[in-house]
Amino acid sequence: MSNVPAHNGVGLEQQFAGLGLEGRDHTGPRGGGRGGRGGGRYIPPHLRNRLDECPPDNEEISSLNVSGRRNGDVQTNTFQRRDNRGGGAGGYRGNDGNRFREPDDRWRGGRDNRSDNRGAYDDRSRDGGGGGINGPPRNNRWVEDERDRSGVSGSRWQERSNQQDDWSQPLARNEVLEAELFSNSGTVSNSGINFDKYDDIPVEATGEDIPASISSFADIKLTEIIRQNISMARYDRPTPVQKYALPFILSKRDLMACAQTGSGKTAAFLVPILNQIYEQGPVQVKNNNPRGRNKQYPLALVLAPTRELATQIYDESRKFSYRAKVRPCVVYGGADVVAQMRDQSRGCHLLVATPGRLADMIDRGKVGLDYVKFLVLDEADRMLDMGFEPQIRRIVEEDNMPPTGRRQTLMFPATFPKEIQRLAQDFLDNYIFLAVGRVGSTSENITQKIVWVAEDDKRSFLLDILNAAGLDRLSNANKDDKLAIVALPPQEESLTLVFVETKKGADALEEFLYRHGYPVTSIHGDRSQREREDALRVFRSGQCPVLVATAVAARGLDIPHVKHVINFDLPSDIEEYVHRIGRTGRMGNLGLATSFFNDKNRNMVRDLVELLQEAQQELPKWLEAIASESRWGGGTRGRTGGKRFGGGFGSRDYRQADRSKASHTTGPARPGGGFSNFGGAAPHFNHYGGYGGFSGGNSGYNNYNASGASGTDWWGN
DNA sequence: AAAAAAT
Repeated sequence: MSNVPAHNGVGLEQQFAGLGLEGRDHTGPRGGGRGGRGGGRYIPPHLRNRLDECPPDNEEISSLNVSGRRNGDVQTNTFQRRDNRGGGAGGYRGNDGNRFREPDDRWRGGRDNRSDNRGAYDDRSRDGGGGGINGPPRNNRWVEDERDRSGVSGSRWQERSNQQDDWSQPLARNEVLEAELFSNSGTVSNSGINFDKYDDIPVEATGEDIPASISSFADIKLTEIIRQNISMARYDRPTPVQKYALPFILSKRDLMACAQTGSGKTAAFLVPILNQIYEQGPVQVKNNNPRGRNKQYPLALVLAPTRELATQIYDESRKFSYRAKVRPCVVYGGADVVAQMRDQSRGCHLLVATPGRLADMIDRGKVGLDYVKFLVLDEADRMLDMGFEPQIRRIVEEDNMPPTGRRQTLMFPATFPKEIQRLAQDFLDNYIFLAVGRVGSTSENITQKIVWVAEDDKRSFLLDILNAAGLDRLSNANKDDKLAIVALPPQEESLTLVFVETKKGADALEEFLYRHGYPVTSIHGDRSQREREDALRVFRSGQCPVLVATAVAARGLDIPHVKHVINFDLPSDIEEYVHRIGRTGRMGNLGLATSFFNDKNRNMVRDLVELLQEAQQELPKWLEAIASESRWGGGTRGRTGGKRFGGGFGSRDYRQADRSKASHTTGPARPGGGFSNFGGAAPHFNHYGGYGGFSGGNSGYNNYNASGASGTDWWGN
């Protein structure tokens, strides 16, 4: 217990002190400094305390660009971008347009169009209508950016007006951009959301001095920008994870939150982080790298395991930074690094990245982490699974990022294995542990069906299912006419996601379905980034309501309206299964998951049966029989040595928690399940030890990868 | 033996 209460007595005031305002006393533990909550006109802290902020002579304020003065090269680039977008016909804008019109591309993911067009994609998504369609890209933010830069270039800090320093006031509206960012919000987020189910989701917070949770967004003081963007995104009510994480993060605590992506997690960290940045205003950046042109120093860094997830988080961040001077950026591999750097040079306050590309950017001297005050590791457990730990540690520990305690660090894993606990030990300071039950996945939101299908029958069985779904497809007469397929109406209400185990299998199955006239596309890791994005887009939009996917799409992706997940091939471990079926039943909607089971899948039968029972799903007799048969042969339960969940908890704990409806309080471990398995984890006391009950013996759910006694794994071993 | 991720 390293913290006395006084330690926790610092509220927002300390945040601001931490944000480059060293050497100034705050006015007492919980004094007048609570972010202007006291009443009267809201004054952002950085303006209330202007006198304290005067930068030393050798520093200049650079909200957007450290080098401040933009050199000729960059300006040339800038103008090229504008021309391209305005002109429409030439440059990547033209390609972009073509891509949408080209029928083959449109529904098959544009596989033939190889040129890397991430730049084009960026232009479109970022500035939206600002440019391409209606002439010059007069994005208001852009205009503001220029003004900021001119303020910077003189290095005369005092001349900057309050107006310019104040990031808490919204910029003028931009209706085109607004439409782009928020047009989908209403229909998508509100249709069929089961908020009653939401309220049932158990949540538990553990740690010292836990701030009160909220029940409405109105319960916390948020800047006007955030409030308006929340309402435009139609986030009427906070989700469970938001109810807790928002006040925690706003009160400057480190956080370990075990929650799924569909739980509203992304907004749960973006809202409070961006809000703090808006309140804080520009940060003074020491120009310690005069030769590094356009080096950017983001204030917030979000790391995500996959490119698609990074893109998704970035898209969300654009909503919450609409009308703000704060500019989000995203970088990831597989896309044009030059285009990404160019985009960054326009300013980068919140950076979303996959680890590899970020490390690359750091090496190139284009990104500095010296001023990162908010660090988020999204899907942290998966990043470790994927072997990112060295890169994460390199980024966090070996590159000038403010150390633990001087930045705010938030980790969002889905599970809490030992590796994550170790990382928490190193990265987090006096953190709050937040456990949120699954929103969908194993809950009753998803109907899980297991059917016995022999390997040879899988395809025809799949066709039966798709036929029953009533999808529009091409007649035999024109099934080879790709143009005709484009004419199919979007069927966004009945998206079907088909998982296979191998990339080859994905290709083959897509081809098979295509030959049968289905509007299908596919995604896997051997596709170019462009193809992956296109596939996801046409799937989301309903243009291709059937998507064949490998594990690349299993986790984190939030695609509304996935009605049906089909495990054409069951995965070999239950965790993967849980993630896959979690693509449906998002945000409280109902979903269906059908899995083809045969001899190849015996290895996971017991975990599967157990999961079905705990989720109160129908359990086929034959499956039960196989399970008990396999138990007879001697199983893997109780063996030690599980790597991924050693000592910690696996998904089982969530499943238990789902049903136990643990109280929303902190407390000592309670025997008998529920969140005592989290709570008992007592992250502050016991990082390395097991939690008792789940670390060994017959209760050891540690060994997900072990194969069953009589079965083989998917590969036939 | 699969998949993911920087080139």
